[in-house]
Amino acid sequence: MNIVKPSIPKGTRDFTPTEMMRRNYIFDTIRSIFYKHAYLPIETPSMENLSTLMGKYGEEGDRLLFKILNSGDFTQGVNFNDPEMSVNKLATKLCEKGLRYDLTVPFARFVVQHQNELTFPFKRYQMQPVWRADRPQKGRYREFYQCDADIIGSISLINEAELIEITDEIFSAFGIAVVMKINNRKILSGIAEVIGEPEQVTNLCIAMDKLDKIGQEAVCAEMMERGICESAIEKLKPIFEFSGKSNDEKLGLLSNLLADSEIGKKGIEEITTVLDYVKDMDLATELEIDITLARGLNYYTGAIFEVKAKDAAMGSISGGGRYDNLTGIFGLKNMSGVGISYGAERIYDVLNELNLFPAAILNPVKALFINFSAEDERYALSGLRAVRKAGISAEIYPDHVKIGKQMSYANSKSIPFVIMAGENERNNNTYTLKDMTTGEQCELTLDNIIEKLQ
RNA sequence: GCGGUUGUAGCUCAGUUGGUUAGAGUACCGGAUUGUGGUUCCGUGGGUCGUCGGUUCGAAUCCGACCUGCCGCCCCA
Repeated sequence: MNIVKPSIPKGTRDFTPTEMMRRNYIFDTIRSIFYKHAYLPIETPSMENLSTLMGKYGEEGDRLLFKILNSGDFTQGVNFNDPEMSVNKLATKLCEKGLRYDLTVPFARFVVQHQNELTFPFKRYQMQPVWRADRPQKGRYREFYQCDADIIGSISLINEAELIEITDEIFSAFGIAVVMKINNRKILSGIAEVIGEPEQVTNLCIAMDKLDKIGQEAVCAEMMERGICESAIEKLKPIFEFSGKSNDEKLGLLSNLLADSEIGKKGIEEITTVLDYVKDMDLATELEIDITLARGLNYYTGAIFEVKAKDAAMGSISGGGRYDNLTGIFGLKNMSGVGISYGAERIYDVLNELNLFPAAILNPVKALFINFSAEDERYALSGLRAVRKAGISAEIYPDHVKIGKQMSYANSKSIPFVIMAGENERNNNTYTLKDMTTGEQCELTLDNIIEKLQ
């Protein structure tokens, strides 16, 4: 028989019990905060029709979609010799389904499809895996979980403020110091307008986004390459000097720059209002206006968010924004929404790097009953039932093996207590409780043991 | 999708200009200790040297392709 070398696809991972306990801690923490803010859960299928997903994430996004080969004779009616047949065209003929790329687009599809069953404004959270055919790197996987909260059917900026508050609560709960960057697409549109290149918003954003990384000169060079004229770039000068300035100073400079742009002024007004709501919240999170923040997802129309950990080298651990027309593609107009997505794996990596996982989540099992022999086993089992009935997580070693081996099992699983009962204890109607940390042990009644373990 | 880099025991890594039977630490298993783990001592087992092909009398070592991890670009949580 051929032995198959065990392996998993590129960019995917297995999770051990220790890792899952930690992941569940992340999910539980986020879920409880979502609940508190009245977001209710939904789930959608792993796969969507490709027509739902294509064209929503820009050119780059389409390339990163995992496509699923049709079942049955998927070659039927496909002319492979057609010289007009491009890879993309072929893909749409062979695949009608794809794995979801994020949770926002499936959510928009869900909202339109179930519009008559939902009460608006509709608040939902969703914690499910997404898939991207990206090249894996550190903090970058092909399968990863997103934890999304969205509110749709309301244009109020209270919602933006609420998402900022939720973000603050989540990262405070984790003990991660973060900076939350905020921007507004309308400001970016305004900038494009006043420099006389209203059609160039996308190229402007792509170039601006790199200011941090490659510097002003390289950004200007890239803008010219992308067809933005020199006099237009000259007008951008003031915003290259934003770094280090306060949010109020930045808004002041923007007001001057965008004085002649209606949409630009609207963007400033929105961001000002959001910051005003947030003032009363007493946040630990640093909020920073960053007009280089564009984000590739081309459905954003208003606020844009991004969160980075201050003390860890990691890409953004959270991102989101407002989308006015996402449901329009599926036939439902005037349904503005705003949402934010927390990346579970990146939060995991940051917590791990900074050693911020609580020690208590390592192992919920409090005690191991030692299995001496067939006769003692029944006595141990009755003790085990009582302990479990009291709500304490415990187990018995299932086989009659040497005590040393059973002890070492408890040790390697970090089980804090071992409970032993042989002939002596059985006769006295007691159990011997051993504290694995101190090594101390004493003979006690079951009630006393339960009391100690609680 | 483009460029660079990496791979030897479950894990962390040695391995000389290409030369006999590929080593160590750790973990595992067994014993010292048949009612006591974590510390100590002794011993056993464990390898298609990432995969396939090429060069050579001879390849873990040199060459090629592919796979995987990582880094940069692109993009993003």
